[in-house]
Amino acid sequence: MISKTCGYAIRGVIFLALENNINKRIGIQEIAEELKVPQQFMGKILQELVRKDILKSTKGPHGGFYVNDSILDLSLIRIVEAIDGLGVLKKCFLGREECSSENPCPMHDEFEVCRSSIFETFQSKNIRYFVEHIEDGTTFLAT
Amino acid sequence: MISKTCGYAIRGVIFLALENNINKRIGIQEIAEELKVPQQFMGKILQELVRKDILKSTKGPHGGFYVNDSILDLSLIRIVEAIDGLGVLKKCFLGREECSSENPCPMHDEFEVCRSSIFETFQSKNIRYFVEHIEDGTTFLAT
DNA sequence: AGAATAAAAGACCCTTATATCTTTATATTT
DNA sequence: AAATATAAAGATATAAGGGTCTTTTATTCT
Repeated sequence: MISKTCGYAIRGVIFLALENNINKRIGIQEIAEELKVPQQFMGKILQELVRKDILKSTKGPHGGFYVNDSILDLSLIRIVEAIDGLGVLKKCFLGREECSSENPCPMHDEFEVCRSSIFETFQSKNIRYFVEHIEDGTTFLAT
Repeated sequence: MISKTCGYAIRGVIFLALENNINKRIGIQEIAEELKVPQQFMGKILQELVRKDILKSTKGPHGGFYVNDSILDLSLIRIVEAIDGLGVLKKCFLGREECSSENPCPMHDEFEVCRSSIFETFQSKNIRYFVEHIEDGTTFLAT
C-alpha cells in the first residue's frame, strides 16, 4: 500500500512530536535507535521531510531534527503525499493501467472500501491523535 | 498490498476460466494481448502456476495453457499463496518487524479492518464469482 | 523422419526500493 | 580562531520486483 520509506517517515514524525519540548533537537542516531530503523536511511527520509517543510533541523553540536507544536495538527496524508505521492492510494489492485468505478477490475469494489477507509484515516487523523495513543500505551512505534 | 505479478496471475487465471471449453488451450500470445500485459513475463507467471498445479499446459502446435472446470471452485487465496505467499497479507502497515493486536503500531487497528476484509474476500470468493461478474459485463480484466 | 509450432527453462537486464559510505557545511564549545 | 560535533548532501551499493531474450524440449502436422 504505502512504501516502507513512508512508514518510516510517519513513525519518525510521530516520534519527534512525542519528544517535542521547546527547542529540543534530536539526533538521527537517537531516532534510529529508538525506532529500530537503519540510521542513514532514516536520515535521508527525514532530510526529505525537512525539504518538504514538515520538519526542521539544525547542524552542529546539539543539532538534530525537531518540530514545533503545529506538527500536532498535521494530517498524516501530508506525509504520505510528501514521500510516496497521493497516487499510491489510487493504484489498481490487480495492476491494470486504468481502473475506476466506471471501468472496474474484479477486485475494484471490494478494495475501494479499504482504499477509502485508509484514505479517510490519513486525511482525518492528525499527529496529535497518534501521539495520544502512544502516550496512552495503546500503540507502539518501535518493534 | 499484493504484487503486480500476483495481480497478473489472478487476471490470467480468471481469463482462462472464462475461455474454458473442453480441451481448449490458449497460447500465451493471445492471453497477453487480451489482458494487455507483457507476454514473456506473463508466460513465466503462468508457468509458475502450472508448477503449483493451478493451471495445466501443453507444448507444441495447438498447445497452450488451460484449466478444467474445477478451477471455478478455486478460491483466490490459493493464487495469492502460490505467487506472493500468505505473508503479504500480514505485513505491518508502517514497516515494523513485529506488529499484532498485542503490540500494535499506530495504524494497526485501522488497517486490520481492511486486511481482514481483503483476506475474507480472497478466502471466500472463488473463480466462479469473478467469472460471472466478467460475463455480466460488470467488471473487466483488460485495461 | 523432418519441419513447424508453442511452452519450459534459464540467463540476463532494467528499474525501483532500500540501505550505506564519504565528503561537505554549519553550529557550538573552548 | 581552532577543534569538535552533527546534519546535509550526494555518490555508491545491494536486493527485489518486473521484464526480456535465447535455448531447449515436447507436440503436431506433413
